Amino acid sequence: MQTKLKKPVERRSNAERSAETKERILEATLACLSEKGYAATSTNDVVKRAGVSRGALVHHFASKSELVAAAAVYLVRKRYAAAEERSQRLPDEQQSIRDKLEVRRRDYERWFPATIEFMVACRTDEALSDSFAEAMNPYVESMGQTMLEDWPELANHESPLLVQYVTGCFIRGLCLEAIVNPRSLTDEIFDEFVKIMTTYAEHG
Amino acid sequence: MQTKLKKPVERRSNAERSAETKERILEATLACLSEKGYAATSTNDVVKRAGVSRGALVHHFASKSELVAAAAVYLVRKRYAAAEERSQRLPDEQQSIRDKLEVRRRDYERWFPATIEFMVACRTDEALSDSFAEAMNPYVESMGQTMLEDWPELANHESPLLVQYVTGCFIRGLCLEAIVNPRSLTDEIFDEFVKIMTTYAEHG
DNA sequence: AGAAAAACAGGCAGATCTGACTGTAAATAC
DNA sequence: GTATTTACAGTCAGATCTGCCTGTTTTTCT
Repeated sequence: MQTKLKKPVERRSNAERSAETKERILEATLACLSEKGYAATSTNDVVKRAGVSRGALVHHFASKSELVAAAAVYLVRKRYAAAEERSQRLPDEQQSIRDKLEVRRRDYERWFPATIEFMVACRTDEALSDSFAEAMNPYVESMGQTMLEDWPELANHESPLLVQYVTGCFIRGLCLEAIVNPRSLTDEIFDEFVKIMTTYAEHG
Repeated sequence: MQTKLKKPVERRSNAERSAETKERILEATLACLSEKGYAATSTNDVVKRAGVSRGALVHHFASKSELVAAAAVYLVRKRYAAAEERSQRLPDEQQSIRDKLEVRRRDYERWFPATIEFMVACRTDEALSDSFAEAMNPYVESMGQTMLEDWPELANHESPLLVQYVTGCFIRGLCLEAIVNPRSLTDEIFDEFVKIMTTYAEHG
């Protein structure tokens, strides 16, 4: 029979099937948000992009806001996993401050398109804001622990965490600058920030 | 006759009428963007809030994108006008670096809600991006001129403009941080940045 | 193997939202 | 003072978009 030839090929457990379609949907959501932005992304766009049916989406995510919240959590976890893997791969003992800042900048730039959509959506959507903050929590907390390993020059600083926050804020703002004015002097601005932080490390 | 008693009260020229409704529409647009965000703002919301009819809106702004672009330009001009007025009111010769940074921070925070919506919309809307950049041009250019008056300590710095850009990026990023995590240490982060910049002014 | 449950497909209805269109009053031109 | 233009009012149709609902297939339970 034909069925006996076909079925064994695509046989998967429910958990596998579910996980895969869920991931496809979430990836498609992130892609749409990156490309078209929150305002222009509909659930139809997502199902088309994911190559699943409307029923599949509604089966896994009851509402659009639930989908977006899940995508936000998915993005945070994905980014966190990538950061952990990277930090295990290359121990950055001998990196200069510039090198470390560049790593951080590239990390931000990579995830920025989708992240900024979530951030701005959070401003006017409390439920999403809660989900996003909750997903970020472990990331933020672990930052305090792993930070001193990455930045030994901050060891005797009174509040190393604040220095990291300043850096994060600057890089986020730099990404925004690049969006608004695509041919602005982002590299030069970054270099200036490196100088500022290097000076602070020496004299602060 | 009744007409002779009524008409003189509300008699205005076409230019006045047009300008007022236009401004009401644009103000309503900014208010909606601030409160509900770009994604959740419809033209119906705007006409309700402005207290005008659908016809009035479509008469002045042919399409929604035209309305949004006009609102972006309107916001930039308004902010620029406010900044100019303020700088004339209080000459800040004797202000510390901290004072100056605080003024800048308050300025950003005041306009941030609507501005961030425009910025993020620009990322995926080239036409809006062009309008926004064009409106910003005079603001950006004049910044280079008035900056040295405001920051005499940068006089012998090799590129004072970059320092201003770094500051702008940081403050933008700080505003974003406040959005995502409402009870984050924004004040402490700001203080740390003040320390960093003060150190740089002394040793850079 | 048969029953139950889960995963998925696809269409439908109600609710917008946008752009356009027709009609009216006020102001300007002549 | 009449004609024309401008400013505005309000409705309508077409096009989504979302949430729900009914089948169908696949897996899991027993």
